[in-house]
Amino acid sequence: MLHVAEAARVSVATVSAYINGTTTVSQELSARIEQAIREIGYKRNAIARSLKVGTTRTVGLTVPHITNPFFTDVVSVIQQAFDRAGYAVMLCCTDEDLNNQDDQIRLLLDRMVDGLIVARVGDSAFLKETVERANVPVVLLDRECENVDTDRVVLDNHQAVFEAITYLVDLGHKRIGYITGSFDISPMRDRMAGYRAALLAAGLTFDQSLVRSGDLHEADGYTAAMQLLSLHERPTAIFSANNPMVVGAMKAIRDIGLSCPEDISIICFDDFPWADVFHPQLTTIAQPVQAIGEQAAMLLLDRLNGNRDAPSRRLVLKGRLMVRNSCRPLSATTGAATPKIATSLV
Amino acid sequence: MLHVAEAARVSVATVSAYINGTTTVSQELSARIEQAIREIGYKRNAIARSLKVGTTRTVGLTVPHITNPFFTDVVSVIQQAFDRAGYAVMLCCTDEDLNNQDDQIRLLLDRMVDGLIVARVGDSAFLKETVERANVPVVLLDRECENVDTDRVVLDNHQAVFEAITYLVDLGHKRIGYITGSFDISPMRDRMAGYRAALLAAGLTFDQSLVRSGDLHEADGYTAAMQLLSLHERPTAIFSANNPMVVGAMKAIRDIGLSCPEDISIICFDDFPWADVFHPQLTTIAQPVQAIGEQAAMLLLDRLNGNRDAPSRRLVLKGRLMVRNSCRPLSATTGAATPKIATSLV
DNA sequence: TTGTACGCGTTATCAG
DNA sequence: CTGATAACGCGTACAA
Repeated sequence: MLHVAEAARVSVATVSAYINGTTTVSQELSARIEQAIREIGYKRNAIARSLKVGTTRTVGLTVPHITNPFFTDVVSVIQQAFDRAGYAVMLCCTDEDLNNQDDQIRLLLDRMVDGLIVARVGDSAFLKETVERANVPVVLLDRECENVDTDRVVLDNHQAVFEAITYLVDLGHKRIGYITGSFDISPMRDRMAGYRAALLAAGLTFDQSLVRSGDLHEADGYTAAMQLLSLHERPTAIFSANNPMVVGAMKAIRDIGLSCPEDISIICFDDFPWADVFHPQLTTIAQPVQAIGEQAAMLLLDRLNGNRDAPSRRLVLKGRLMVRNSCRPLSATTGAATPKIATSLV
Repeated sequence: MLHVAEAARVSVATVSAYINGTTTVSQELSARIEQAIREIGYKRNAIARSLKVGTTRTVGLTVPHITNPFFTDVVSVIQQAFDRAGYAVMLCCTDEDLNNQDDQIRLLLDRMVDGLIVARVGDSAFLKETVERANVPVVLLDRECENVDTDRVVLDNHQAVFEAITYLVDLGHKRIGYITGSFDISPMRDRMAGYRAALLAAGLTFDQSLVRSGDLHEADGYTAAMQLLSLHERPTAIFSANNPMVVGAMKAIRDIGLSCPEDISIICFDDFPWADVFHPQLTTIAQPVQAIGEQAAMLLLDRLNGNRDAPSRRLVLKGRLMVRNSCRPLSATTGAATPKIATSLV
C-alpha cells in the first residue's frame, strides 16, 4: 500500500480511504490511485487488515468424517453459503476423536476465526468453555450438547426413527435388529429412543439382544450385522443408525449368503445419491441436508452480522422416510417362520 | 502478551523469547511467565504472528465438487495430512466455474496461505500468473495445466481407460458408448485418447455418434445415456468418464426399461464405497485416492519446508480396473443381435 | 479533501 | 540473559 501511495503521490491514508470508500476521494487522486494499484498489482493484505479490525472473514467448520455422505453434503452446502457471503471456511475432520476436536478448535481460535460450526464429538469441556468464554459465535450441528447455551440446528431424530420403525412394524416385522453408535452423542440416544417408542406403541417388547453398538464405521456395521444374523432367532429386519454402518451390514448380509429384501429388510439413517439406482434400492431416512447446511450458515452469519445478544436459537428439522424397496412384508420374507421353529427347538 | 509481560514483570521480548525458545530464559523469569500465562489464559495470536513472520501455516485447497466421491476422498486425505503437519486448510469448491476459481484463489492469496493445492477447472490465465508471480508454491491435482510449470500429481488416464475399454472389447463388445465431460480439462482428453487407442488396437473403428459430452453432472449423464440408448444401433456397453454421470446413466437405463448388465454393460471412472455392495456391482476404474492425496500434500509440504528451488515435479499414478459384475460378454447380452437387424432395416 | 501519527500483537535486532 | 525498539501492513482519529 505504501508503494501504491508513493506511485500515486498521495498518502497511504488516502489510498485506504479510496479502497474502503470511507470518505470520498477526489476524481484526480482516485484515478492516480487506481492506476498505481493496477501497475503495482497491489492486493490488500487480509492478514494485516484482520489484525487491525479484529475480524478475519473466516469461519471454522469441524465434522467427524467428511466421507460420511451426510457430512459431505452438509459441508458442501455450508461451504457454498459462506463462499457467497465472502467468507473463507477452514475445514477440520475430528475423526470422532475428542482430542482432535479440541486441538482443531484451538487451532481455529488461534487463527481468529470469526465463528465456528461444529458437529461435535464426545462431551468436550473445552467446547463448552469456548462457547462461554471466547467471544466467537458457535453453532452446533447435528449433535446436541445439552449443557451448552448456543445456536444449533438438529434433526428430530426421535420422530424420524419412530416413523421408520413403525413402517417396519406395519409390514409385520416383530424382530427388528438395531445397529447403533455410541450413546455419547445425542442423535444416537434420540434414535434409540425413537426405536423403543415405536416398539412400545406397537405393543412389542424391547429386546436388548437385538441391539448392537459400534463406532459408526463401516467395519462396525459389518460386525454388528454378523452378530445379529447369527442369532438363533434371527431378526427379520435391521435398522442401521448411520450410513457407513449400513454398507458394512450389507456386506455381512452378502457374505453370510442372505439377500435383501428377500431374507431380510433394511432401513438406514441418511440418504445417499445412489440409493435409488442400485439394488436393493435402500429405504432410508433422508435428512434435509440442504436446509440443515443453509440454516446453520444462516444462524452463524446472523451473529456475524452483529446480532450477538439474541438468546440462543434451536432449529429442529424433520427427516423424511424414503420408501424404496429394501423392505418386504414379513409374510413375504424367506424363512420368516424359521425363527419360530428354531426357538421352539431351543 | 503485553498483559502477561506486565503480570510477570518482564518485557514482552522476554515473554516472546520464552514462548518460542529463541533464547534461554532464566528459571525464575520462566516460572513467573508461565504462571502469568496460566492466570491470564493467554493464547498467542496467530494472525499477528503471521503478519510478522510472513507465514500462516494455512494452505488453500480448491476442488470442483466436494460431493464427487473422488474429490471427497482426496480432500479427506489431504485434510488429514495437513492436520498432522499442523496446518489448517481452507477449502473452496469452484463448482466447475472458472470465475469462481479465480475469485477463490484470490481470496486465498489475500489471506496469505502458504501454499495452494488446486484441482483446476478451465484454462485460467490467473492461475498461471499466480504460479509464476505470487511466491506461493502451487500443486496441481488431477487435472493437468500444460503451460504451467509447477508440481502436480495426476493419473495415467490414458492407460486406465485403455485397459477398461480393452476389457470390454475382449468381452466381445464392438459398439461402446462413451460419456465424457468437456475436453478443456486434461483427464477428459486423455481418457478419450485411451478410448480411441483401445478401439484402434482392437481393429475397431471410432464412431463419433457413440460419444456424448456433458458437463460432468448427474443430469448430463442421464441425457447422454438417453441419447445413446435411443440410437437405432444401440451400444451394447457404455463407459462413463466420471462418477456422477454414471449415476445419471444408470437412471436412464432404468427409466428406459433396460437393465444392467443383462441389456447393457457399464464401466465408469472412479470407484465408490458402495460399488461392491449393491447390484449391479459396478466395474470401475479406481484411482489411488489415498496415494494421490498424500503425494499432493507431500509435494506441497516439501516446498513449505524450504525446498523451493527444486525443478517442478510431476507424479503420475496408475488407476486400477475393479472388475465386478456390470459387464457381460456380448453373447450373453440380451438383444445383442437386434442392432444388426435394426441397421439393416434402416 | 488530504496527511500525520498511532496502535493492532508478534518477533527480530541489538545494546546493555 | 534481558529489555527497548523497530518493523509487519493496514485502518482511523485527528489535525490541517
